[in-house]
Amino acid sequence: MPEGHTIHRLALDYGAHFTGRATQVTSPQGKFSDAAELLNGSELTRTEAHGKHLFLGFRDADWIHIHLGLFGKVTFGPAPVPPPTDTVRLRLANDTSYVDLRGPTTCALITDTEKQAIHDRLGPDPLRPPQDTDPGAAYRRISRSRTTIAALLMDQKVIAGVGNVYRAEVLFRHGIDPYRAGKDLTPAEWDAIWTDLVGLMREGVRTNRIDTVRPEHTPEAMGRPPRVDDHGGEVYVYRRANRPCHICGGEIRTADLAARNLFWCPNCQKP
DNA sequence: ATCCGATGTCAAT
DNA sequence: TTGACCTCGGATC
Repeated sequence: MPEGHTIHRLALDYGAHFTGRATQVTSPQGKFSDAAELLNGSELTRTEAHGKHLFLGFRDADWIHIHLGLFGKVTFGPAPVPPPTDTVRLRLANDTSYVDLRGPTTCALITDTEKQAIHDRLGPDPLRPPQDTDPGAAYRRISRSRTTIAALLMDQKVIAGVGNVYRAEVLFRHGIDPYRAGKDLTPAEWDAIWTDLVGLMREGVRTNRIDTVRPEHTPEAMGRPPRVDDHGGEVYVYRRANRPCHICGGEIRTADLAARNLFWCPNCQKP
């Protein structure tokens, strides 16, 4: 689930269900019990996301810092709360709703200062307000780097919130070879990529899934068999290895890059 | 019943 | 570059 759009959506959903009221905070699994006891009964005052990091603000200056990692999951539900299972790291509950967090890489109580340190080490996030966000800072790093653009897009210090799906899809949409060095990306190309990510990821927050296929390229529009993608979104290349490209019909390729699966169409994304 | 992979990241090598 | 961590659903036996 978790690329930046998921986390921004969670910030909105946690906020909508729990801000402004006393919240019951527990850690059925036990790994967050001490902090949960400190916060239990206090008010969730605000929620925020930066890249893949989620911040739940309690009272004036207490924050729960959550990072889902690869496996973390969040489940919302209506009251009454069901008995928790033993993997629930954090449960919030009030009279009307509950929400469970399982399997996160991080769930920790932090201060304002610690939170600021996290913002400081993250790059610009296409989903944060423009006044907080400088895509030029990302381009400065990219244009000085011999690292591949595929790796740079996954580097959260360069740009925050892009994961394996948006990386593959945005490079496809711009016809860019994932192995191209960052320094060979033109300002116009970066501009187009950034603008596209803003649009795609906002749509992702709205729909809570990743869709990247333009209407004119859907299988129906192209007269091809309907898609069989199994990850809840309509995409060009992600997890479509050895299947036909929606545009040219050639085979989508896959390769290992920095321990992740990369997907691209060698014909549409030429060096 | 068991295995494997996954939209992530870090530390150790 | 590899291993560790966190969880669970789908594929495979």
